[in-house]
Amino acid sequence: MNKRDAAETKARILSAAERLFSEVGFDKARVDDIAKEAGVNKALIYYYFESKDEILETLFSSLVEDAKRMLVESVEKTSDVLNEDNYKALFDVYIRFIMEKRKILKVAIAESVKESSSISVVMELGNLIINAEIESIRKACESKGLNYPEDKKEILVMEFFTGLMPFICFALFEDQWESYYHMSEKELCEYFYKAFKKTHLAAHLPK
Amino acid sequence: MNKRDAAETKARILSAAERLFSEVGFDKARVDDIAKEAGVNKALIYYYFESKDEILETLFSSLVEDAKRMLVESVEKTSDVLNEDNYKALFDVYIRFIMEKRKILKVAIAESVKESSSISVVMELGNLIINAEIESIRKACESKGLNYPEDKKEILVMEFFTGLMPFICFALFEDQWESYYHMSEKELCEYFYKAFKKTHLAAHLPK
Amino acid sequence: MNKRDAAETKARILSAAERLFSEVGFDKARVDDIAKEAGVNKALIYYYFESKDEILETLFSSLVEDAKRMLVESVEKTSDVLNEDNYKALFDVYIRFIMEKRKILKVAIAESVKESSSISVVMELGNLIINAEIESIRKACESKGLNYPEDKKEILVMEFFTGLMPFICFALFEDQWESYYHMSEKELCEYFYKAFKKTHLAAHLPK
Amino acid sequence: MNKRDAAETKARILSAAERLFSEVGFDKARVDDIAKEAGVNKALIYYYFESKDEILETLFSSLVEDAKRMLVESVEKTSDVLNEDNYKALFDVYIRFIMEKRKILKVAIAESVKESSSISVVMELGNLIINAEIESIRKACESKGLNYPEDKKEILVMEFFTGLMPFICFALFEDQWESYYHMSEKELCEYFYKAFKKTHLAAHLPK
DNA sequence: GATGAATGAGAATTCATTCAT
DNA sequence: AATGAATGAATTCTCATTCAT
Repeated sequence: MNKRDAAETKARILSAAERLFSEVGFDKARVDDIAKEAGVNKALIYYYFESKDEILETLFSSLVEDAKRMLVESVEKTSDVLNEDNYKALFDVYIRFIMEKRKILKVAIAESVKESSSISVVMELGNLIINAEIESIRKACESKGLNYPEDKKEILVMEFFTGLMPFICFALFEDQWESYYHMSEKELCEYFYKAFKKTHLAAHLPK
Repeated sequence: MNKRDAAETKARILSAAERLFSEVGFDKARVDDIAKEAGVNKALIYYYFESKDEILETLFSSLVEDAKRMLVESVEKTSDVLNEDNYKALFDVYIRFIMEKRKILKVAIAESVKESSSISVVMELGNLIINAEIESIRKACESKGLNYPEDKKEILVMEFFTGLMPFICFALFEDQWESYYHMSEKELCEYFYKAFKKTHLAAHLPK
Repeated sequence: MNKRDAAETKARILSAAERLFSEVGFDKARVDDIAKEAGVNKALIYYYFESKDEILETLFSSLVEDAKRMLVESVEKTSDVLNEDNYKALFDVYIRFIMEKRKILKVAIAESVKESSSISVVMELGNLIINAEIESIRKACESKGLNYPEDKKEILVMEFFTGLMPFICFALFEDQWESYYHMSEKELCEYFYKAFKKTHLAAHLPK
Repeated sequence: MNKRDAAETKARILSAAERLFSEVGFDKARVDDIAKEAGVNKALIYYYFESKDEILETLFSSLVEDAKRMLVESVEKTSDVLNEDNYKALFDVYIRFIMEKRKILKVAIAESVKESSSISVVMELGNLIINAEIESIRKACESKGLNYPEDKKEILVMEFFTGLMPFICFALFEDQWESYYHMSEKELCEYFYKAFKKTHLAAHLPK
């Protein structure tokens, strides 16, 4: 087999692992089942990865890398985030990213919440995103001649807990909401945008 | 030993379990370690509980019961939530509750996020809290002669994702924030209130 | 079950392990088989021992402890080792000890020979025995007015390689000798005593 | 690649295997590591050898062949072994051989000691060597008009346990002695010769 | 000859749970 | 109520060996 196949096999393993981890949790997911789902021999998993932990680390690394890429791209595209149309476009980019990554995000949250995990992925990822966000807003303010808010910590807290977290929680619970409140993804997403605009976005926009 | 001791033993087991579950996660927590932490014989745990799962269920039930009690009490005490001073008092009650329950909340989130968990505690708890909240606001609106918003679903979504979730995430990540951004709990909490007021609360208050 | 049974169970495990280790070697011996041989559940082995390694360490410790006990007793009993009758008695004690311990000695040799084993049991045991032996001889010399040999290192080397090692090798290969050269244990043992007397003992006895 | 390289590759594999077997024992040595140490692909090992066992058998065969060659040569060179100078020369030949082969000898001992090994290499090798030795002595006796000892078994036992075994044990434990008793190889070797002369050799020499 | 990928059959260790007292 | 001992079913990881190229 050539490198092409090897990479594909590795990807299949990662994808199966991601699915299982998000379904039953990292600890309950069995390597045996990952192998079955990926259609490979169990030992082959250990040929590509040191341990079950390393699979998770690889998935987390990809998540962070993809987030970085997404942020760079979205910063390039967006000019003035404080304009509502632009913000909606950005919102869509974020929602798409977060929904695409929902599986691994669930695992990331579940693992990050454990007190034993030193530097959690969620903190790393969060830091990345809120700083990019803050930067965008700062630029938008400057270009408009508005003076950008003062206290760095205040804005960090606001971005993280009332900006990022609702997003992430949307990805986390969207499917349960669908069945619990009988709403479609589209409907939910629209309501979520409304809510987000009224709360977080409103706090940013000049009154 | 008498019933007093029995109840206390059971409580010790629950408390040890809660601690361990939140530290390493439900699946990684070993019954052996719970016994050690609680200072009881492992078999005794099975005298009081059917299984490890039942311990978790008991903890989750307590959480829900305590939330109900807290909600009833806070509803009784608070008259007009749309007044900022009153809201601050309510905010404090919520923060206190959520911080007191942070350990089991971490476990609840981690478990609820798994796609295999049918009706997650978080949805149950969330439903409870946002409905109480909505009720409070409705009453406040009525007493002020303001007409209460229209769409039930819209308000549910807003309360859940931009009201409750930031709170819960605060409980989840407060400790990691402390060490990551070098802030004290008090400082963080103050910033969080500011952010919450500017976003979620602002959306409720009449302009 | 009471402590009596627990100790007996542990002993059964150790005995089964000793048998298997000596038969197929430590590495090839399976914990499954130890359990089967001992008539206990495999998990019970891990209730009493941390790991397969710990079983071996326990066996080695017992070997060393038993050797110490044997040496103390034999020193007490024997007065003048340089008298042939006394020496024969001592020889018998040694032979009996070494034959009784042949199983674990085989394992000890096999493990000690590995370059990865830091301080091998064989060196530890050897040091113990040759020092006891040297002490006996020194005392016998003194009581006879003979002056005891000079160079400590010289005597250490002689005791270890031409005294102890033939003994240990006797325990190691006695059974293979029986079938290879068609000799009974008794016959072999007699020849061995003759050989030992002519070589090692002769070197000690005054000409 | 040509035959020269093939032979060299095979030799590299054998040498790496010998090193690893002696370091961690045959069972713990992994084919993967042999490949790494030899700088070849793992599958290539199976091109040259049927199995891991066959590698060991090849090493053991070489040991026996080399022993035979060494014995033939030393018999040719040595005339009268009962003369001390000649004996010292022979001793040096043996010591050199045994030290050169120490790695594989360690493996041989470890494997031979297992009760499951039918005809152990050590017995085979031992038989070879002690018979050559006995033959030398017999010739020396005859040439001197001394009558050679009667009982074949007696002399076999003596040669094996008090002649060969100390030698082999010297190869086995020399390095551990160096570090345990802080002696150099040269020093140890000299003491060993003294001890050997006083015990085994003395038994052969006419009084 | 040589290699990266793949596999089957283990093997040690774990762990929730139960039993006997 | 309480405990030490015991168990069955996993579960992660290993490793000699083979395959396809």
